[in-house]
Amino acid sequence: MRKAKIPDVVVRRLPLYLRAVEDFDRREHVIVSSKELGDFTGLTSAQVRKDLTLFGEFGKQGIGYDVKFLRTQLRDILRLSTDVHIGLVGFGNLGQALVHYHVDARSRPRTRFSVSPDRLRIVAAFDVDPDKIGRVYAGVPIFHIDELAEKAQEYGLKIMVNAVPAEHAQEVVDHAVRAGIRAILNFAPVTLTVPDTVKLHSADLTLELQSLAYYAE
Amino acid sequence: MRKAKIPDVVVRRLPLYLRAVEDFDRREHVIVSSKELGDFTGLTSAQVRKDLTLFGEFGKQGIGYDVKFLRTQLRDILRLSTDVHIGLVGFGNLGQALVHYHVDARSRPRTRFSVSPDRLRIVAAFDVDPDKIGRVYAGVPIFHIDELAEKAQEYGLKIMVNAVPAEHAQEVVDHAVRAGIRAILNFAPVTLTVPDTVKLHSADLTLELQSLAYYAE
DNA sequence: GATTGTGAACGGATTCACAGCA
DNA sequence: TGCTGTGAATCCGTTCACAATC
Repeated sequence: MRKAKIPDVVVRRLPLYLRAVEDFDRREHVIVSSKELGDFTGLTSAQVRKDLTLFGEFGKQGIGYDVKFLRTQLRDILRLSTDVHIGLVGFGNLGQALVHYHVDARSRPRTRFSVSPDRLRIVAAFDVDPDKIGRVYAGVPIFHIDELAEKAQEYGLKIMVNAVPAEHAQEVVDHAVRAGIRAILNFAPVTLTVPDTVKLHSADLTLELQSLAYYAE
Repeated sequence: MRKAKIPDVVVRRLPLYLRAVEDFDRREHVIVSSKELGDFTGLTSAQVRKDLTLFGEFGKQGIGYDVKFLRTQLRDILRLSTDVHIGLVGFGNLGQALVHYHVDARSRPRTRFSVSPDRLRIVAAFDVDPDKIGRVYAGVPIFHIDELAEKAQEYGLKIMVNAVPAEHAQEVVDHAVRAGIRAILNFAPVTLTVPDTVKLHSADLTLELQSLAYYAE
């Protein structure tokens, strides 16, 4: 009933709403309007309302949205109220930085800006370097890539972060798909192919910088 | 005459076309069709043609596109045929990994997958940690953030990569904007505000993972 | 009076389909 | 014949504007 027809663009905005609503909660607002959510996220109030009503009627006319209620709803919709285990493939510079970044965001005291502690967690990493395999880094154990399928099962990995060099990116993704991974965040600068049962997002630094170059000068 | 009316979505696809055409060049194809470019990039051939004709009539009817010519055109359009200097603010884990990644991509021998050597270069970094300031890392000198305006001028910085913690992200962006930066790639997990003369792209890992969680399970 | 929820209008991007050309 | 360039048609996401409701 749920995800069938929710447009992708909307799903990508949900975390923004969650972040906004958590900020209002932190500042002890009890009610928040679509206008306020829009201002915080840089969207229009109509957009906010349209998006939210795709999942239910969360607001009260004339009043606004109950902050705590909306927060719970958004967390549930995004599945952030149950544990979601993430695997990281490629424990080079970028991979390590990502673990750091992720751990930091989770452990930092809650300030106005901190990411709220959610149930998304990098719980296992994979590499081919024998010096790394068997070690535990910031609480994350490192396994050989060949163990991906087995460990994906064992750790219940649902999301894979792909931080291997471009030339191995597609094969890693293929492994991940066979291992039953449902969503992949890819950092390698290549166009990848996945079956359409798997969701792929790419964070391609090279592409970003090159397109920004267009606007330079 | 140029950038005035090119839609943003198109600009974001140009680096994809460039990557494709460089791959065909590497494999010594002389001519490439919109169909082939589409297959490589995951887009339709009509899309490829529509996009390219926004910048001129680069193809030959009945034949296709001349690979070397198209490559040159794309590089020129993206301004990658002249030097574009990038500054990095925030030399923590992520910042360092980004420099590494970037240097690697530039120095690696040209394989089928390597990023072609372009003129985009991180030439200066900024931080507030006295232990880092004054050092040079992978050829990139590190300055105090207070020197941003001065060094931006001196190094001709056009693009800024923002890798500082969320709570300082907006102030860094404000500095960068005052220093005449034209485009910003932001990694901090916050909604930022810039004047519309400045282009802002955000690569927000938290948002990416949270939206992927929706598809997990 | 304020703000939501939503059908209708709009606008922009994608795809279609074909005329034009090598 | 094969493939580009492009107007027309379509699709899809955003914004408008207002009736419903607290």
